[in-house]
This record gives sequence, structure tokens and C-alpha cells, in this order.
Amino acid sequence: MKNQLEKAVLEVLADLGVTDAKIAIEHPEDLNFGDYSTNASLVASKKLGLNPRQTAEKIVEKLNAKNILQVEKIEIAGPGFINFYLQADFFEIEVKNIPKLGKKYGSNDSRKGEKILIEYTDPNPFKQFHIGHLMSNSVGETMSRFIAFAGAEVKRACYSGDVGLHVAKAIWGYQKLDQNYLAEKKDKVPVYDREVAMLSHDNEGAFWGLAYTFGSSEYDKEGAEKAEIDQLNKVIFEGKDEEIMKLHKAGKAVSMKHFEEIFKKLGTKFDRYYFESEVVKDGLTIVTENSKGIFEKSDNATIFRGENYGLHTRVFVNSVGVPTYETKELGLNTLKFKENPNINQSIIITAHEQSDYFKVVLKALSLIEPEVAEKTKHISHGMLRFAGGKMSSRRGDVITGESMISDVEEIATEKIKERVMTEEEKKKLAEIVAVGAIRYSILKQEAGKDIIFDFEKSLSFEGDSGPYLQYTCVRAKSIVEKAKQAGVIGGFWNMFKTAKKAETEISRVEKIIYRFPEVVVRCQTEYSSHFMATYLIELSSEFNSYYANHKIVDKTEVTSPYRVAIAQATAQVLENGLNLMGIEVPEKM
RNA sequence: GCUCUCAUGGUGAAAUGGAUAUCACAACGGUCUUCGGAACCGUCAUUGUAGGUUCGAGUCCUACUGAGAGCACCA
Repeated sequence: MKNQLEKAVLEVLADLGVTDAKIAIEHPEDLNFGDYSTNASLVASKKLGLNPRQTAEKIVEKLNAKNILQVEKIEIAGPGFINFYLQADFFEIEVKNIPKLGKKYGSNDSRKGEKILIEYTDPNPFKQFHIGHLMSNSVGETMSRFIAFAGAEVKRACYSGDVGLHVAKAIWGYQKLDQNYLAEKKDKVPVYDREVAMLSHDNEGAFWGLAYTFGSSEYDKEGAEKAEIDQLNKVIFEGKDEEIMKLHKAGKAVSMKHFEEIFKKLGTKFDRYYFESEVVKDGLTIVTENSKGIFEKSDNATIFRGENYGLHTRVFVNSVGVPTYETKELGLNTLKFKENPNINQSIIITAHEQSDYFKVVLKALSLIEPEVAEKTKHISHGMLRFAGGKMSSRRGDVITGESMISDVEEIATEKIKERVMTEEEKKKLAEIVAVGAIRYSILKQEAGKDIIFDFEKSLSFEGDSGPYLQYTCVRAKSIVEKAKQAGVIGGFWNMFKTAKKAETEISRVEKIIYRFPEVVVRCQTEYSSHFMATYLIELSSEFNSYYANHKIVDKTEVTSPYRVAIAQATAQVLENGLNLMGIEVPEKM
């Protein structure tokens, strides 16, 4: 429809002698201004030397002569906008088309045949899975789904740092913390840590997290402990000390198992886990052997001088010969293409604090492997910040992803306490609602902007929230189910026969529901899902109003079948949209 | 100090250079026990400041103010 209108308007403009105008066909903000509108006369009036309204009159006259299919009327409004009102026919066809296409409704093939590798979440073993990872996962998962919805083949990757200073801190902490714990050398361990340790000793994952915190705080004291940890870092990098490597393996396994549980809950399935330990050697080879003249020595370290390219300088190999994150990044990104020679694009998603870092690394990469760098794209999202300013929770220093999920699950569980369903169903429902609430609160705003997080307010279950969307969808489905049982529509195909639009009024639901595919395109091209969030809220709100004002299931009314069709279409669009955002719709809620 | 982001009701967000700046939360007032109340209806801001570009600026440009991030051996 949009293309059809655009074509007609451009033809008319050409008739009037305006050929190079950049016009826009858009949906007016207010539904009262019609279904589509164009600023053509505003753009063209200057060239014609007429005022916009006169120009608009000329254009409309010619447009009317064209008798565009499914256009009811064309009006001029405001400073000279031309508004198109569509026929009821158009909406009826769209509404009935939606259940027919089902899960595919809204998809397109703009990236058909492409292979995309997308890396996100990236939690580090030996460290906690914190809410920043939750954010990266939400953004990455939704982006993966949008790209897949464009017909591309998507591979999901997760990159984890299993070597490096943080691992040394954790292993050192594990050894010391454990010994102290057994020997009761209480003075070595801060009291608050020891208490947590006792509570969580049966939980290996938490114990490792604690070990990291302990090691890290000792490292910062810059004493003998720091030297020990630095030494340990080198030992781990060399990988020859059997006892250390055994600990390393155990700790990594505990972490990865733990992450896997969280991913399952979140609905993410990675195709490939990359580890720093498997890319570090390749990276080092690249830096020290395969890139003459790109890096230089400074204070015994190997650096890339970013200043030459308007960036900043970064260290790739430190002064004791251990490669840094930068070097591993080079190894990782070349490995990605070695494994998948046919990928069209490799996307990396991280928080924007790493944006400048990536500019430097990708610049270096472009000098070494231009074709790899060419296809590698870094996309950043904002950071989670707290209303109080501090990133503190009741319990400790960082808010972990799992504690956040379980806190929200608690609220959801409280809410469904009275429902008639099994304990298992309740648990599953609380999980779906909790993940939906969290995901939505992250994705509702433009990717790239920081989120000021207020636990009480950000995780609302009402209004502009994930559960509101889930609820509306479940409600719409339930109405359709009821209609089937009442015999209003006898099965799927019958709906297409019986669901004739029997009323002249075109509801607001109909006027926005057909825009879903356009919203999908916008999210795909601008790499942000907040357009979808805004759209789904608008649709839900309109549907709930419609529901409040119209009796939908009524066997005696001729209007009923079509109203049911509207409910069915709404449910389908909500489900597809939520799915793109990584939010599941429960059976009942 | 340098570089990069950002600034919209009490709060959190939306708005391709277009029409009367949209939505939610909170607050206050109402519907109501229905087809599923996690619902519906109503009241509540001239977009940080000052200039500029444009027929038209929350949106583009300049300066200022304020906030955040990054800037050599962490990831």
C-alpha cells in the first residue's frame, strides 16, 4: 500500500513538473488524520512557487483522477498535508491475512541467503553473571531473532574469558579462602565475606564467585598478594602446572554449567562457545609474527599506536610477555572467519563502555586482515545504572543476574498465589512472567541508551510492561477459544467465510494492526527493538479498549465473527512481536 | 586535560525535519465483579540555557551548563 501511494504521488508530481522531490509517505501520528499521509505538497510548493495548500489541491485533484485501489478518500489538512483514508476492505483483508500467515506474519526476506554470526552476553567463568550480562543477552537475543526474521541464517556465539588476570584472582582466592576457612585464619578474610562463604559453601558457583571477590580485593592492596597473583596469571597462561590446571578446569566447569542454566531460563541457545584460551595463541602469533610494522615496542610492551588514526593507544602484549584482551580479540575474530568462511557479517554486542576499545582493535584488525575487519561490526548497548547511583543490592556488591530473576519471580509468585494450577505450572508461569518483565524493561528503550534502573518502578507488571503484553495476548487467545466453543466461528477456514466485516466503523485496532511488518523492518534496519515495544503497547492498549467497549463473543450478532477475527489477529501479532523480543507467552496467567 | 555519548511532566520512556509533543508509573477521581481486573475511563509538562539554519526544530549547526563513559600493560 505504501509503495502504491508513493508511486502515485511521484507520478503526479512529475506531471506537475517536479521530478527530484524527496517525499515521505508516513502514518500520521493521530489516527484521525487518516491512515497514510504525505508531505509532498510542502516539499513541492517551493519549486512551483505556490503556497502549500494550493499545491496540495492540485496534487489531490490529480490523485483523485487516478482512483487508487482501496483508497476511500483523500483530504488536505494542516499546513498542506495530504491524508489518505483507506477503505474498510483493506482492513478486513489484512486482519484475515494475519492468522493465515501465523508465526510468519511480519517476516521478510531482506537478508535471505545471508549467514550472520552474532556474539553476545559474554559472561566470564569464575565471575558472577551480573545484570550487565542480562542486558547484553536481551539485546543480543532480540537482534538475533530480528535478523533471522529477515531470512538470514543466524549463528549465536558466546565468548568467555577463561584465562587472564581475573582467573588468577579467582584461583588464588579459592586456594587462600579455602585454607583460611579450614584453618580458621579469620583475620585474613573480611568478615562479611566469610559469612557469605559459610552460607554458600554447598554452592560451588557462589563459592567461586566469592573467591574472585576475595582475590580481587587482595590484589588491589598492591602488596605481596598482588605479586603472587601476577605470577599465578603467568602460570595459568602457560598451562603446565597440573594442580592449578585441575582447579582451573573444575572452576570453569562449575561456571559454565551455571551459565547454561541461566541461558535456558532466558531462552537463549548458543551454537558456539568461544574461550580466550583457544584464541590467545593465534592472537599472539598475529601480533608478534604476522603484522610487521603495525605494532611497536614501548616500555617493553607491544602496543598499537591508535593516535595515528585519531584513536588512542592500547597495549596488546604486556611488559612481561602476557597477551592482553586486545590480542585475544584479534585471535577470536580471525578464528570466527576461519570456522565460517561464508559468513556475510559478524556482529559483536557489548556495552558501550567498550566502544572506543573496539574502534582501536578493529582498526588494527583492518590493517592485518582487511576483509575480516570489513565484515565485523560492533554494536553497543547502554549500561544498567541505578536510581540510587550505586550498583548495590541488599546482599553484596553486584546484583547477579540470577538474583534479579529470582527476586522478580518471587513477586510474580505472590501474585498468582491464589490461582488454580499445579505448583509446577505456577513455577513455570512465574519464570515466564519474570523473564518477560525484565526483558521488556530493558528492550523498551532505544538500544544504546543507559537504563536507570529502579527495582520497584522498572519492573512494573502493569501498563507499559512485559506482563501487560503477555496478559493481553493470553486474554485475546482465551476469547478466541471461547468463541470456538460457543460456535461463533467453526474452525479456521470457516472464519474466512463467516468473518465479514458487518459494521461500517473501522476500529483503532484494525488501523494499527496491519503496521506490524513495517515495525519489524524498522527494528531490523535500525538495530533497536524499542520500536516494537512501543508498537505492541499501543496495540494492546487499543485492543483492551476495544474489548471494554465491544461485546466480542455473541452468537446472535452478525458482527461477532469479525470481532473474533480481530481478537485472533491481535493475539497473533502480540505473540510474534513478543517472540522477537525474546519474551514467551504463557498458556494461562 | 583530551575524545565520545546523552539532556523531554514528580519518575521512567516515545516521537523519519512536519499537524494540538505520545505512553506508562506515581498521585487524585471514576467504571466495575465481565467475554479473564495484570483491565477500562478522566485530571496532571510550551523538550537544560542562549543563538543560528529551515516554509516548519525535541530532532540539524555553534557556544554554554550539567550527567555518564573511555583514554598503556584489567576484561
